[in-house]
Amino acid sequence: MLQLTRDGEYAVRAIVYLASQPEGKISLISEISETQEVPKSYLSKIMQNLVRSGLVKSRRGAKGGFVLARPADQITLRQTIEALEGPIHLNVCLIKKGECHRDDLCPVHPVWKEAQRVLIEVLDSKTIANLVKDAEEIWIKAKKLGGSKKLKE
Amino acid sequence: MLQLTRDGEYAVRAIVYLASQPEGKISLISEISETQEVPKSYLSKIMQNLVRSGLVKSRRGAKGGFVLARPADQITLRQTIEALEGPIHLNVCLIKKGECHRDDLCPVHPVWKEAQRVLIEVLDSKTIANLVKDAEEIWIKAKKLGGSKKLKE
DNA sequence: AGATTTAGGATTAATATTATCTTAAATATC
DNA sequence: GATATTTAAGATAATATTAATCCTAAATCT
Repeated sequence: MLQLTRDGEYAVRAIVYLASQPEGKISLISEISETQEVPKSYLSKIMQNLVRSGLVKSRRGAKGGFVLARPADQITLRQTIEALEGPIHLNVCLIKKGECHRDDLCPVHPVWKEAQRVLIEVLDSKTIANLVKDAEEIWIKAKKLGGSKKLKE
Repeated sequence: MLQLTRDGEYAVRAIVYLASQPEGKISLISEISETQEVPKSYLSKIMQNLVRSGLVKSRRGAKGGFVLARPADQITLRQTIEALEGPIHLNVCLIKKGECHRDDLCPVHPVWKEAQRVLIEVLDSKTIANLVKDAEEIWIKAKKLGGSKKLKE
């Protein structure tokens, strides 16, 4: 459907949350689930995938939980999404050479290739650190607006 | 899955085929189906959608069939895809204002907006006339290459 | 009237999405 | 070592989407 799945969306929420925590702090499923509005048992699966993909480290048992496996400025939005959804292929013909035998003579193939390129470019250009910083700026802005709103009443 | 459905793919094949036919020529389902490698009964549904969307005109009965509803340079790749798949929304939060209540404070929302913008830009920039012209050039190129190949043997 | 061709609706099989639940394994603490 | 805590892994399930197929109706030409 040319649309991100909940898997991808939830993964991004979770990883942005982890990145916004104090250095070294371990986060619990329950904590991420509640703040990010993701069903707990579902999130459990998402986190497993993020761990397997090497973006997140986990520790079992008491005092266990999740932390980023590397600095947030070394994780991109694309990596996070692909950790859950697998490589992005906007059309079947882009999965691999020969997947669509019409490739050679198909005038649409190069267009999909270009569309995918620019899409991925955007997702590659945003690190999780960028997003955390953006979120902070949005908060500051919202606080100011909230203040002026109250003055109006 | 962030991937074009067969509906969209088949619609593009069908409409590029119609555009590549001589002015005024009426094409049959069976004809499009065979040349474009789309199941006949499935294609029938695709064509219905293209007609309803106003991109294609149909005539029933003997000597009936399909023709483009307007010149191929006034139909874009995006229009063709959206005729089948509906409006492109790369993420649920882009469907409409308020669809995701986290919008205001979500740092990822603007990134998806941008990603969608550049993707749509590519799909908007290609008309079906462009694609037909590209196809012709690919054919010419292929013929030349075929010739040099034969010389090599 | 008969042949042809699209329109529309019902149906279906396979796959993907979006979860939930249960048991196992690891770890810290007492 | 026992116990509490927490993630890992796998099974299961409801719903939606995808990717078709089939049948009957309606329109149109000869």
